[in-house]
Amino acid sequence: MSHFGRSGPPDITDTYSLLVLNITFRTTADDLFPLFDKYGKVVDIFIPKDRRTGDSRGFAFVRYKYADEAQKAVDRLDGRVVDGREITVQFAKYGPNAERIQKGRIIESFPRSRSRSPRRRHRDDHYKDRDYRRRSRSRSYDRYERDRYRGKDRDSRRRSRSRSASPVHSKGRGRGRYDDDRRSRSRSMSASPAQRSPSPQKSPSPRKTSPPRGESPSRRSRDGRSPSPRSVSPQRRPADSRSPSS
DNA sequence: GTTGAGCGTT
Repeated sequence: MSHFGRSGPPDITDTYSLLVLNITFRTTADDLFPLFDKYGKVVDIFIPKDRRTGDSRGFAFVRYKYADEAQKAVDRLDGRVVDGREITVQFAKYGPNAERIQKGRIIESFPRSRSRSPRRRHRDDHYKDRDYRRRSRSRSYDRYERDRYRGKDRDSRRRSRSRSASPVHSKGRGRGRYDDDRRSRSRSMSASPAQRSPSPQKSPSPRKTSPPRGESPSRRSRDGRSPSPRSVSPQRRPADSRSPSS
């Protein structure tokens, strides 16, 4: 059992934070503790987890008491295979409070001292937004399934090196692509201009035109706040305005 | 159930 993260940050001022990436989603602090502790004195280990599911995010933070030990751990554990996955160990770049860190050591403990941005604080959903953003990125495990059916455990080894395969598909061209795109559009414009709106009767509904008005059929007056229709437009009278006085 | 670039909690 690990008591890391149970009592929050112990003391990061005198500890060096190491960032461990590429770890499996099942790897826990207990699994990393013996590994990192062997190379130095680990003060604390923290693994960010999801607020809703509670699963590991795939990376962990290991705090060392000395920089030399941390450096050694990075050099020795960086690239090590843990739980069948190659982990990436490196010094943390940012602190828990978005502080600047150098070599894992926090150098700036108050970068916001300059002048707090009067910008809106958004609300307390800033952390939620972040989580949602991360969660949205990964959701395609089709490759895993395909590999599973294709090369049960034969090509599986090859997938280990798929860390930096080719994240960029073909966006580097840019110019050529743009030129092509532009030409394509130009031709489309003068070649087949009639295809702009070939389907005006998209909705063959005999009904009257459905204006995208914000009309919500569901009555929001559920709690009894203002069930009276008068609150809809107490001072404005569309009916009256609509009908000409003359 | 899965996933895979990244930077953290009481």
